[in-house]
Amino acid sequence: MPELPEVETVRRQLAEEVVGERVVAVEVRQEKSYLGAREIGEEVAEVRRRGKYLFIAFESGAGLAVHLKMTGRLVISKPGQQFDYETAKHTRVVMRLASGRALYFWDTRMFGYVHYLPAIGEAEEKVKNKLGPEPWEITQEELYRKLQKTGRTIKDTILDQSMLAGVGNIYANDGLWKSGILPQRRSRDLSKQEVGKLLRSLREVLKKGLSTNGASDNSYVDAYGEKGAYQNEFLVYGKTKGECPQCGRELNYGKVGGRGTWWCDKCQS
DNA sequence: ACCTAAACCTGGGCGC
DNA sequence: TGCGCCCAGGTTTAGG
Repeated sequence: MPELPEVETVRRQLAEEVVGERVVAVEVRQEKSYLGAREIGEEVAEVRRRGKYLFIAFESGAGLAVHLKMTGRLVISKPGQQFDYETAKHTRVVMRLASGRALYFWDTRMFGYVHYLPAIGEAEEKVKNKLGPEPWEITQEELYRKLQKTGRTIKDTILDQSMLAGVGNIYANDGLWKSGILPQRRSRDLSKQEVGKLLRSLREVLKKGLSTNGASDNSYVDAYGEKGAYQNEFLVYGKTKGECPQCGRELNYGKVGGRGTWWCDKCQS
């Protein structure tokens, strides 16, 4: 799923491709996926990201807020593209560009969206206010203090975007394994040292995700329609009946906070 | 206030 | 082959 590394990969590529481009028309094929003005005609100034949210800012101050949720893709047309987004069943929104190219929003499950907002800066500020810091914007001490205040499991807590922005199920599972902490542990029971280990581990797995252009185990592809490679680097995520990368024992699977969770009983405590 | 669970959706995988 | 069922999980919302 698109988590911080996946959304950041898309952001970087889009910034490369569409800054300075003009969006001349928006074609909405699925009403649910789009909100706001259709006649845009504005130039892209910047592509920004906060947590898993993407913001395409225009010179005028207006902009597009995009969330990919589970199965969303934002793909720029390219000659010889293997998959034809122009005619694809799940292409929900087409943004026509002055250069003749198109930016496609494709989403099988329709959880994701593109919203046109007259004041993108304000909308972005609102999102920022409800989200917590990204893992590199918080210190071990600050995170420790926040964790002390909750009785929820540590996995629940790091998935909570108002606590920490950008971590989803893949990087939560792998980060917890890397830190040697059981997902079911209560947040407030973690020592300061464990919190430090967890924070470093989360940063490491997110960085690995970023350097491999994200995880394409399911629907995700980058802005060029290409798969990432983090699915080849999974530590424990998705490895039902798989082995612990460290001790080789069979991994455990269960639900924590209603989500699929994998861990090693020996290497995590 | 704090926490849990359902809802939003579709496609893929499974058992029969 | 195909039908019905369950599952995937980011975020919001409703309810305990």
